[in-house]
Amino acid sequence: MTNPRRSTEAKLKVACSSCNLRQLCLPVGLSPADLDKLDAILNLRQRVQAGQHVYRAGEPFRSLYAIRSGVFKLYRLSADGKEQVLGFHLPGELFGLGAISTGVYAVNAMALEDSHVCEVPFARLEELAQQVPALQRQIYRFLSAEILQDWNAMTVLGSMQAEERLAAFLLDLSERLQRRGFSPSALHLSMSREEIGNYLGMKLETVSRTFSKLQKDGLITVERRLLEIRDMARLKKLAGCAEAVGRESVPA
Amino acid sequence: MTNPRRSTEAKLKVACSSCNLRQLCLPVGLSPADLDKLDAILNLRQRVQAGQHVYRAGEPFRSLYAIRSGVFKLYRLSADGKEQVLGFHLPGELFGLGAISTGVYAVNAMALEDSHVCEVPFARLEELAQQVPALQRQIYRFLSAEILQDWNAMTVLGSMQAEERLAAFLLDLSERLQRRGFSPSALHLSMSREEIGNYLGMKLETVSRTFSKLQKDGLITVERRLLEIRDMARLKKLAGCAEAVGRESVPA
DNA sequence: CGAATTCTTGAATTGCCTCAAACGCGGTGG
DNA sequence: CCACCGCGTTTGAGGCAATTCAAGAATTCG
Repeated sequence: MTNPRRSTEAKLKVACSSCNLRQLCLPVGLSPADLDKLDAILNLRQRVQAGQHVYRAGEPFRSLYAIRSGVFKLYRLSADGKEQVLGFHLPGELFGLGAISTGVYAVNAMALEDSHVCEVPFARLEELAQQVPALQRQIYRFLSAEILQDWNAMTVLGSMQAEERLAAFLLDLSERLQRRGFSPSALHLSMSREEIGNYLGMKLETVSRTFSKLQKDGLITVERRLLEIRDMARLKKLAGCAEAVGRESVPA
Repeated sequence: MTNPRRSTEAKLKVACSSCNLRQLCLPVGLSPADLDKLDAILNLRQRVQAGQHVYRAGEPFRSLYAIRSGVFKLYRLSADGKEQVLGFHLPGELFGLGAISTGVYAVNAMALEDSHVCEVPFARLEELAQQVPALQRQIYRFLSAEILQDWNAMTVLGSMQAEERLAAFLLDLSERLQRRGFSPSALHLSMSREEIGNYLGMKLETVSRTFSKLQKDGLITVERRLLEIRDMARLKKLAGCAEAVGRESVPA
């Protein structure tokens, strides 16, 4: 086995080994040697400006993308041009996974803020994973985690009311931000009311009204894109988490 | 609600190579030699009676399951005991994929009819896939396809009305049945109105009413669990497929 | 046969949507 | 500097699709 250091090549290389997201991202569980191999196949730290697309539905699938910084929206357009938001992605998350089965991107991936991504050419990742079981497992994990995330979204869409949906959305964001080292209670919403509503199956007016109601009830404060969670326990209870408030008895 | 009956576990060896689902299932693209290796790790053709569970949420993840025959429902129970149906699975499909990331089954898997499954111990599948790239790719494909399927479900839940939802549901079933060699227009619904409604985010009464309306409009005929699609084109148009009826102009 | 389950249909209610107006903020140009 | 606009957001009023409540029909099964 070779033990190469990171190649100081042309590109603005910032190796996985020095990335502060390595505990969340693909590198989890890889040895330093394997990490270097992974570094060798990535196109690191590409810049994407707010509003720009990393790929569009219909383009041939080549790469996965790992988010270094920023926020992305995945969405598609229906036959009659209506948008459907399928998810938001935060730093440390990998997107593009849906395209593996067909070889074509099924959705559009747009940056909601100025962002940085690491491009992961899938063919080379596949090869490498064949040699590095820990990486293989990591890929499975990401794919499977995406399924779980989508199941949660389906549950939200399928069985919750407006207020509950928004609470669940905020809590999901909060948790994911916290795992990335951000505050769990002070959120900056990179997406518009319309995008939130679209994702949650409600109209932007309803999102706005519901934010106002949650604020009036003291669960949150919102001002434009700045949102603070003031009562995590009650918010969790609203979203259907049984263990939330604590002193309340839990239904069977 | 659950209806577990006596458990029978008959292990009949029916190799993948002679399975009529091998063109849909894990074996796709494997050489005869690799197929034998796959056969060697599977627990083939286990019987599951209607109402029985293959696994339940919370149990440790060990195996994926490939459906030989029958229909399965994946669902989970919320904190307050409400059911959320996350999908239905047909012969040739693989389920259990959502459990890979956490090592614990996240949902319950119940047979809706007397069924047969092939159990695929995941640890051994993983090992084998490490040696057989075609199998590896096949696993990716299944995982990724599940994501696409869930995105479709999210679109249905997030942006369609009752009639459109039901149309999309029927078309999805129809397509999947057709690829399995069944009639695309004569469907046997293995699931109750309540289960359909739960999956589609509507009440059973609404499902029933909407079936009646589709029948009145000549798109389908329904009689209990027997459903026939009479006007595929109009059904597709209802579900938002642009190219459906043909003579209609498509909105910009 | 009676009991349980599933499905259908009706009538009243409601949560969210639609339509509409106004607000606040950032940017632009006079 | 301020008037002006565009955009995202907030808020109100009325309407409607789907739900809730309720009753009855059809089918299965012991």
